[in-house]
Amino acid sequence: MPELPEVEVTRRTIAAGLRGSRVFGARLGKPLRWALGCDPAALAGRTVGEVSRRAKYLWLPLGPREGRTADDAGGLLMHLGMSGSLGFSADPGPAGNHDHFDLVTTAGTLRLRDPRRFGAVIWSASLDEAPASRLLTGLGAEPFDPALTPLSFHAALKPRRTAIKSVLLSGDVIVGAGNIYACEALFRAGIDPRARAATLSRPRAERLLSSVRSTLSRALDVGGSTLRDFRDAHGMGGEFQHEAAVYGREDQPCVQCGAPVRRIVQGQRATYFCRVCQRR
DNA sequence: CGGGACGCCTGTGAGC
DNA sequence: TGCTCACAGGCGTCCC
Repeated sequence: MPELPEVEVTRRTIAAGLRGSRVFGARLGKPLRWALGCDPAALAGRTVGEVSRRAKYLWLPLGPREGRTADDAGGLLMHLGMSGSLGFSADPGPAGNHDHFDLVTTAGTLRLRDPRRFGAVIWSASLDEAPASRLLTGLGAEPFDPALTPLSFHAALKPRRTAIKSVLLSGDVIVGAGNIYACEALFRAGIDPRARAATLSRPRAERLLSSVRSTLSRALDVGGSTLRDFRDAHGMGGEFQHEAAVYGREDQPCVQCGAPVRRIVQGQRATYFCRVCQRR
């Protein structure tokens, strides 16, 4: 569900409000993917710092409690899973059936709504320590990291024998593209999702990197994709789903050549592509 | 070690 | 109308 654009849109819509606010307390709903890992009462009295994002994880730094030293600080690592969204408002109203975490602060309540409960909220002393570090190590490059160059991207694909679509989804070369954006980026690059990653020429790898970036960046501009659940923290949906060239368009004409869009399954996930416009 | 399948959980839409 | 089934934006874990 929420892929990088949706998570980043969420981050942007909560960061300013939360920055410098003080936590009153937290409320837990049904269990999420993992336990919080601390007593929710231990969150009270902390000051929220600058919300950041790594891949599809959000990090809410929380300062030490009153009268404690710096080593009392920590933060919440949050993931939206497949169906999660965060809301932030002064008066969120009573928690609904799918509202599984509230962080009540002086600036308003941050509420995680997640019907499928694949999402997570985890306390960690820092990003560099477990449990956060365990989840973040091994992640690929941030798509907009300037250190990720066409050359390094091409080099990272070289040892991968598997299909390029699976490599994009795995997130260990480049993070952020989930099923929608991986399909869309491959379409924009004119690359067959079944092509072995290792077989991509340097120019094609360069084209793909550029397509991943332009696809994610366009999605960010229009607020992400809302297929069903996604909302930003102000309750606004995204618009990118209306611009999808292939995703969810099985049997409909390709926007470029008119051939029917194909749907196949790769690694248990649906892949949409145009057989004519996308080549191995 | 890379790669693929599984399972977590709930809601929705299609088909009967 | 009501049931059953397939499927859904992610990802850690397990097994080969």
